[in-house]
Amino acid sequence: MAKKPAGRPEQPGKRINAKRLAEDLDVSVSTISRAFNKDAVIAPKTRSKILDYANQLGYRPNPFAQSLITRKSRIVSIIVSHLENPFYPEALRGLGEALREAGWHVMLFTVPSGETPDDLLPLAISYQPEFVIVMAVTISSRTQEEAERAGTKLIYFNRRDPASSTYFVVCDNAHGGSMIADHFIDTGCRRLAYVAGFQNASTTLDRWRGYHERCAERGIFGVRREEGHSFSYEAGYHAAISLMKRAPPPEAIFCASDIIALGTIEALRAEFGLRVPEDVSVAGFDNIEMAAWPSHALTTYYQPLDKMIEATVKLIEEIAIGAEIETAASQIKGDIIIRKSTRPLADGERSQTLRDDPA
Amino acid sequence: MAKKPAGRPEQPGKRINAKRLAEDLDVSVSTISRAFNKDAVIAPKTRSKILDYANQLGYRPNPFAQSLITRKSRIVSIIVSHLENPFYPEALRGLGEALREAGWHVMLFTVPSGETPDDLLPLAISYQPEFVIVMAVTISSRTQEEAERAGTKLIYFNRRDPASSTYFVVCDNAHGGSMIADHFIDTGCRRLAYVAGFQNASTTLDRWRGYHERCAERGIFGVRREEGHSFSYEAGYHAAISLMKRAPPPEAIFCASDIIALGTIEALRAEFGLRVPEDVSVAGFDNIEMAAWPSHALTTYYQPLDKMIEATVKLIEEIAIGAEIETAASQIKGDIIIRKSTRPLADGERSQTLRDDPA
DNA sequence: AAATTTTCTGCAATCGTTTGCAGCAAACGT
DNA sequence: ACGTTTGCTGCAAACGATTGCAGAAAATTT
Repeated sequence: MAKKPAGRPEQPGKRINAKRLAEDLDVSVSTISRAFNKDAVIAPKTRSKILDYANQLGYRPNPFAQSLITRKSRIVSIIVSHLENPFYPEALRGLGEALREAGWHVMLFTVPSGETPDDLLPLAISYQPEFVIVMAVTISSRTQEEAERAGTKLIYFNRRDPASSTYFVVCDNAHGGSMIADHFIDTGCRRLAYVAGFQNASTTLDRWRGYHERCAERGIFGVRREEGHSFSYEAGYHAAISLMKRAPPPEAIFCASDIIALGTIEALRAEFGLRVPEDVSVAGFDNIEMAAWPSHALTTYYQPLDKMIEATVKLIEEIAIGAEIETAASQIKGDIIIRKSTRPLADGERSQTLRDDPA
Repeated sequence: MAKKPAGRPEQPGKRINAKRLAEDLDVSVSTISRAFNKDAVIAPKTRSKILDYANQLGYRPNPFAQSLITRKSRIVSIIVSHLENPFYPEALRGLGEALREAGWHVMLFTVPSGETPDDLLPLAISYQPEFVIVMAVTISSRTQEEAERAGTKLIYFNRRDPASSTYFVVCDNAHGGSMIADHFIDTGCRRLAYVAGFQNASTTLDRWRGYHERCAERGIFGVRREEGHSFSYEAGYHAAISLMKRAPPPEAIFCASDIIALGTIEALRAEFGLRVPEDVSVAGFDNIEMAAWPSHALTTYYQPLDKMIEATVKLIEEIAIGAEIETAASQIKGDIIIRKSTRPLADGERSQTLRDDPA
């Protein structure tokens, strides 16, 4: 019994690590490691022997040791600031699942109201994630450099920073704005308005740009713009009030997000006794789940969350394996979803949208 | 220049770690380490010299090396399954911030619909978190043991598992149910109903128990219970339909969550042309932000999220420093919030609640 | 059967920290 | 002046993996 041929029984006292497996199985630690590394050279039956035994013991390679030696953490941090906007939980869920399936661990950093992602980034990179996904307002260039220096790649989700060359994934917000404009105009609305979200958010800006440029193209000028200051129900509520107080009141309101639109609709009803869409058309943006509820039936522009997430994960994977990325930008088209918060197309009216894009 | 007295200039080429600092500053690596360790013995001016230089270089101790050697990760994993219920984003945000302030990193695991937290736990513990907070359905005892074995502590948030002795933090769901019952009865409702969430969720069960036991105490029997099968708008919508189809229809409906209540209200309006609260009283549970919106004005029971979070973090900290925990349970009372989705108290009616609890 | 190639495994260095122990210098007591 | 205490610091051994290199064993060719 000097040579232990098949592996000795489990010794409960000892800590359970690669060394332990190695001793029990009479192989070297290197071999244990190789058994877990997909493309390492190792005899198939040695591998399965090890994997079986590891399974039996409940062994898993220690991720800290792995990260330490390989300098790869397989962690991506997500910084998210506005969880009160249902779009973000939805995005977070999708991203979380997709990343997990791709073998990444996600660390979460929620930005308290009043703070900026800048304050959080140092913390977010302190655990050495390979990527940081920012779902929030943009980040100062100083902080961006800091991430750079730490070897962490920054990716904006649903935000872009025209001033920098960081990666970003967004939907085609300008296209969305123009689709809404078309829909309003097609259904006979002429006095149009916009309720913005955060003043400097790229989403606010791009949606506005697409919207009022399209209006201009079709001969509608003087589109009013009301600052909402945030993407929230309250913002929409208050914006609607100041919008309706000044004559002439708009016939149609495009809100920079669904949640703003819901607030807007409520203000119209509660404060002015107006009906939607009979008196005013209201459209949102995002197509959050709530928009489909019969009580709201909100016309909106669908953000292709699935595709955006897919693009994000693909981007991450490519950067991770060191592929050359052709373009830092990923901009995905969504589509308008017409429900009951906007006037229907009257007989005789033709959809401009269809004329533009025959298919 | 053989002796370098004050520290040499920064050498850009070398990797930046404790060894690098040590060489530049002519101290040992141990001393670097001690400078960062709050209660290590080290000369104050040595420490500040090191800290200053570290700051200048942007050095931070490598968390993987730290975790490896100390066997403490300062990570807590959160498993959350139903982000579509707004209660969870709110909870997630609060927990995230509180934990971060307490110096913890949080890893997020979202459960895809159709899977159970059981499937996720192995992954969740693979990064060796010190704690796993489960905000989801309960977990099989087999999986619980697995966590145990990995040295990870399990904490249920908003769930409890009567069958096990794991830590948990919940609000006093039974109390909530009884408060709603009182309110319904006080306002003259007699034919009462309940819309459940997940069949086996402790929240579903406890709220129901408090509700119908209180009814029984006050002489109301035959409270109907409709299964919602999930905590969602759709669940509420469908439950309301089958509830109203069978005579006699209830005068008041207590829904196991706010989001269910919103679906219920919508079904009453859209499918039966009923007004709330004139025809039917509806109450929810949670007090999510949406409940306060004027369009809903939902009567509900306030879950004391802040206190629950506080309790959770306190629990974690105590366990982490190895304190003896007297009790695994933390059950916190909330309060009823009466808005406009339930009948007002008519003249001459007295609140039973007030009679019970004079103050 | 010898030479060559192929396949697999082990050695040992490495990643960046923490920490018990020993030791040195300065400060103290007598 | 000499022993003793005190205050800091350095040495070196961990923690648990990965990986280039060398070499043994097995398979193949000559």
